[in-house]
Amino acid sequence: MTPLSVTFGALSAPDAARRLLGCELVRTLDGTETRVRIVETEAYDESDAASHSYAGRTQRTDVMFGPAGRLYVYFTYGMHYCCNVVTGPIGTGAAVLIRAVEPVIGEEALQRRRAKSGHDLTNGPAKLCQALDVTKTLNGHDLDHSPLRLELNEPVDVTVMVRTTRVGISKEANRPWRFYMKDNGYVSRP
DNA sequence: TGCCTGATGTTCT
DNA sequence: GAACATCAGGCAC
Repeated sequence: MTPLSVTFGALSAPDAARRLLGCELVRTLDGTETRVRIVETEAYDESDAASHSYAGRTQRTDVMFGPAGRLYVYFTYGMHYCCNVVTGPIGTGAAVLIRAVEPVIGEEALQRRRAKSGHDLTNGPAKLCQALDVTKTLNGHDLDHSPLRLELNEPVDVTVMVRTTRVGISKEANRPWRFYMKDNGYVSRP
């Protein structure tokens, strides 16, 4: 198996965002394995005023500039976590925000954590972090290993993929760096 | 169904 | 001190 650091180290943020669609995250919760499929992503890099890395390397964004294939978790709005997959060569501040996932295995375990069901379970970046118990303790975690692993699937065909501008940001909002799976009920804003 | 707002901590200016 | 890659609940229509 090629390490994620090698695979994603060679990809720009938009390329990585496309590559991540259809891939699966494997999370062990209370001894139970849960598995979700990534259905919506957004790319950010240091040339991008909307990116945390735009202002340069800080204590907060240090992980973004580190090896690819790591998890960058940040806290926002006083109550939410969001998670990103670091991409690009070491020293470049690029990452892909995971905005939505769909449950594959262990949906009940996710529901217990969220007290929600159906598409509302994981159709938003903070929602999926809550469902998968992703917090700051996983910041910088290597996604090749437990307790949170990223498994690559075959790249998704462009015919089932939609490319749009990003949502929830004020700067560079016209950059078409958001990707999601067509006709998928778990996408946050189809 | 859709708009508005409160909750609430971290980061950077 | 303001901005923030958000969410959920309440209210008007």
